[in-house]
Amino acid sequence: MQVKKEDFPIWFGQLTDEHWSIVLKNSVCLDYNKNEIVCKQGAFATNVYFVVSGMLKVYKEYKGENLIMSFVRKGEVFGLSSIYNNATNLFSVASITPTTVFSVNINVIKNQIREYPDFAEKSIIQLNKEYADTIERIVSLTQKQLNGRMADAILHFARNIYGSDEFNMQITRRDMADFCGMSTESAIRILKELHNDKIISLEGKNVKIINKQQLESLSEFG
Amino acid sequence: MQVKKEDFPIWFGQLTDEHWSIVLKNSVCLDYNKNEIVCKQGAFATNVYFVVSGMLKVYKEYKGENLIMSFVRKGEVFGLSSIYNNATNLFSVASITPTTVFSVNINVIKNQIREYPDFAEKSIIQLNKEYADTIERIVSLTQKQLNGRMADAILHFARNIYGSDEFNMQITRRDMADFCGMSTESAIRILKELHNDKIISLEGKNVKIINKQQLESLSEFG
DNA sequence: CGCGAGCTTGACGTTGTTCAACTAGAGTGG
DNA sequence: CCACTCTAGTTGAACAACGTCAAGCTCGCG
Repeated sequence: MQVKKEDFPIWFGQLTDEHWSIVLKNSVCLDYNKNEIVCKQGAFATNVYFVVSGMLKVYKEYKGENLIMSFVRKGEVFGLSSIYNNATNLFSVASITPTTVFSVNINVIKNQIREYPDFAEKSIIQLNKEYADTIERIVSLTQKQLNGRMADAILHFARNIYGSDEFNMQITRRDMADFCGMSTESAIRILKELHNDKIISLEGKNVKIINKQQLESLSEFG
Repeated sequence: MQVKKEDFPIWFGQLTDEHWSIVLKNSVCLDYNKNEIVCKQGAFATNVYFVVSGMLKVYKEYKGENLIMSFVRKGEVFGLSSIYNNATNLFSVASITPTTVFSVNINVIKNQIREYPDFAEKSIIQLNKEYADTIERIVSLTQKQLNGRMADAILHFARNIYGSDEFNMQITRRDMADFCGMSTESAIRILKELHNDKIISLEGKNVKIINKQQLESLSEFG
């Protein structure tokens, strides 16, 4: 599979053909099956990943428990947050669906930052966005109870991931629980409760938001 | 009070006198008493703050509860994470002790990023450091129980803030609780327990780590 | 047809919050 | 100089939220 610089216009759109060919020389395009590990928390950070298709989960491992920090999809980047400092991966990353990843050597990225002020600025914008999301998640995870956290998760899926109030959430209950920072059983119970209260409708992994207002108020006051 | 560029060599050391005078023209030096608000979560981000002396707390407000994200001290920066995007403050910041702050207009910082690749790189390094700390805190706050969280907090104070196993923690029990994401009562109880178990000694705000190994194991397995 | 992974449910125990009461010290005004 | 008030710190008891455990179910796949 051949990646073009127009696939990631924000990052590579401005590059001269010469610079782009340097990027290509220092990158690979990889196909992952479902449930394969892309990179492992604690290992030396060697690459920045651009998702060409599919979906990844970014998660923190701690004592056999996983806390999913975010999902990364087509057109999105992952790995900028580990390129400096001691350069070990803060997270593990694994595929949720079959996924194609454009994997660029970290030193190429560092050079881009030094050579293109625009690239540096975009990197900072990206990092700030990730940071802001992370902070919202801290608030959700530490200040809200189960209802509120699950409401946050569902709204996040609808707004930021699928862009629709009706979606197939693809991930398992277990992953959903790991994303909400709760036990699998709790996730199942809350989801069922939301279904029974006719706030969402739930069939297997198919979710439809029925009463958005109430869901938002759960997110707000839960 | 006159700030010199050598006070923050990492950030301004390389600037020409001309550029430095531009920075000075777009900045002010402010003295805060104890318990004064430096900036408020949600307001438009207008400045980046360099701490000249004293100590600030950076915290997230949510429904009357505060979650303290970090403490900022002499020589440290705060505010880079809010300079782009919609540019509203992710956090509130308040002084814990009397504090002097060198407050630089955000647009000056943005120009620096575009004009000095070094400054851009330093900014990314700083952001990544903050990000890594934040991730460690997420793990602590969501995966550990009270003992472990308090142990993390005490170790953080000893290692990163005071650089000594014996210190006066300056902050109130309430702030300590807000830093550990627990109720004030719980913080008090855990601290007392640690004291009774001779893991730390505690007199008022004076803390001395007695059994560091046990404290670390609490942090690890709590 | 049998197996295993994911899903579901109920019962139970633990953890940590909430509430209420009390103490000590610091600052204030008469 | 004393009463008053306000904040910080402390303690115990009751309660709620959530995780854990154990059991059983379902569905897809070999």
